[in-house]
Amino acid sequence: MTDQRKEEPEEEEGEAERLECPECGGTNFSESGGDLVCNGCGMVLEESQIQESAEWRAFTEEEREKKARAGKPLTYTQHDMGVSTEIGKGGELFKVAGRKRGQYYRMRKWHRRATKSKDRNLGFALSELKRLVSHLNLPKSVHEEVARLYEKSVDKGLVKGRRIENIIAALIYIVAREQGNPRTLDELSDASGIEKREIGKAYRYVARELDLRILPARPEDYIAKFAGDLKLSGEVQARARKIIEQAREADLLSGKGPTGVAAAALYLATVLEGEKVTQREVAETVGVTEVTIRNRYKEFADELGLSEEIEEAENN
DNA sequence: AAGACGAAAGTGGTTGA
DNA sequence: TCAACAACTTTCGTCTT
Repeated sequence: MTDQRKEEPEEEEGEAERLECPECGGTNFSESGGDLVCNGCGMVLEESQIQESAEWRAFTEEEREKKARAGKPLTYTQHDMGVSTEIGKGGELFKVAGRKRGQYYRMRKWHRRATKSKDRNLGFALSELKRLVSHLNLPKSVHEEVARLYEKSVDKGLVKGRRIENIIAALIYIVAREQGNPRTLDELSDASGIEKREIGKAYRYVARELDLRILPARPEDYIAKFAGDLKLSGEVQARARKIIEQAREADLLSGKGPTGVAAAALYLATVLEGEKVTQREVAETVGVTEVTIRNRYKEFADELGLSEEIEEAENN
């Protein structure tokens, strides 16, 4: 699971890897979900460092020739993966007489119909998917995976009798979480205009039918995004992560809502690091109430023995 | 006046008989 | 299917800065 990449010697000099944060000039970064986060100021540098160009490299024309495939790279975000099929009608067909000929004709018609209706379905679904993915700022990998799962769902007949949008929203919810870039039901609901409970229903249905394991979201995965929204420093983020980790070790997290945990950890971290945000602001951007933040905050402070440090920090 | 605090009652979802 | 349950919310009065 750890970095297998970066094994290959980078012969090309300079210019690679020398990243500088445009906000604070720092050169220290950490990764979170698909995001690169500056340790200095907490600025989110790249929404997603998923490579969008071809996945191979070629240094000579000859090599390029060899590595290139026929046609475009396969992608699930185009409903037919860029390859379409059609049963031919000209040429050959005329040589097939009688019964066979009728058979071919029916096959062609059936195939055309089947693909037409799937086309329409997928066309609509994928444009909705595209809209939501960009609205929610999700990386391309989520886009691809949802498209793949959606096509699978269509093939399994899961979508029949259900709203396409709901299935798409549910898949995004699942995949985004799985890839460490979770979005809350609230956010999905906002972006899609679908009731939370509807998305939830579709989500459970689809997870069951497709046999997707559904782990609860991890509070850490929310930190980078919410900290970014609140313009909090990298120190605060790091501190918040540490708090969450300690809380987990102390078994304070089981059964607790991950967003509430993230919110409280973030707020507690700002107190300790002397950055000012109100509970109200944190509550608003995270989507929990101040009361929940206070409850978690108190548990963390008490159980992790942070009380004196808090007092200390408050006197500065 | 704004923020933090916490009590009390209400809500929706999960779990186990 | 129902009731019990924990987490979370809503609401609101009080204290602190």
